[in-house]
Amino acid sequence: MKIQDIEMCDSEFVHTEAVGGIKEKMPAEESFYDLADLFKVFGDSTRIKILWALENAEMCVCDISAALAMTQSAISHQLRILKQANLVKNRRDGKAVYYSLSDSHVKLIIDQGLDHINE
Amino acid sequence: MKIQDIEMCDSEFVHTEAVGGIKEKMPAEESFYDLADLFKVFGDSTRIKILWALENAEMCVCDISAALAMTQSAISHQLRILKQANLVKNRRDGKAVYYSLSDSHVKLIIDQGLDHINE
DNA sequence: TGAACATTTGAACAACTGTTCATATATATA
DNA sequence: TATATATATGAACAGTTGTTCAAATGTTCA
Repeated sequence: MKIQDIEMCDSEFVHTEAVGGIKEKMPAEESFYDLADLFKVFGDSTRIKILWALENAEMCVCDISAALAMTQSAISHQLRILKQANLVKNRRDGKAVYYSLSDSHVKLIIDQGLDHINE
Repeated sequence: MKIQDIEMCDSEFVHTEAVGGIKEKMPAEESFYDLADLFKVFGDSTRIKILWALENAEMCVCDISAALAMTQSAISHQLRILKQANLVKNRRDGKAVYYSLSDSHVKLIIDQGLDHINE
């Protein structure tokens, strides 16, 4: 859709000035997509559960699926998404692959979310 | 699916103990859903753009749609979702309805997300 | 090497989500 | 009241997402 097609409201000068200022300062389209994509990863209860479990201890796929009572395939698919988003890292030890949180942002973001909910 | 149906891995004692401990400490299922639902709201670029715009100034629906070059209907639908999640509040002034961020958590969560991306 | 175990992967399907279009509601003003 | 403007809402449609099932990959150990 073209910008010209957007219907404009007849707002006072103050509004149109504010709108213009925002348009200039607006970050690249890509930044918004990247940020939304990050939060999308947090937006699934299975993934939240996995992240919560990994806050306590490093675990292998099999342990996580036992702890959350879900199939190992479902967990593996979700771990892949978490890994792609750089929220978890992993290491292989023999047959098992151990996952852990990749940095402290993960816990901070979740805690901020909890703060907002418990208000 | 029943917990009994989950295939168990023959991990060492350490693992099963960790799994058991986590199961006991695990918050109510509902908490995970609530948290995921909150992040789901942040997981859309249109809504992120709206929140970003409102960080600068209170704006009416018409201004936001002009600033983001999107139809007023699409913006209104998204504002409804943001309102339900308590991320924005609004006030009516004549014909216009002005929206603003409802509390400081919004900015904090977004900033943590940006921190994670710019790493 | 072959058997057993842990994890990953791909295809398929149902469920969910965001935008559009048409229409309804609400407010101000002539 | 009638008209114009601002916002909200419902239905519909395409696109996306999470789980399941089946099969492949990788690792250990006899």
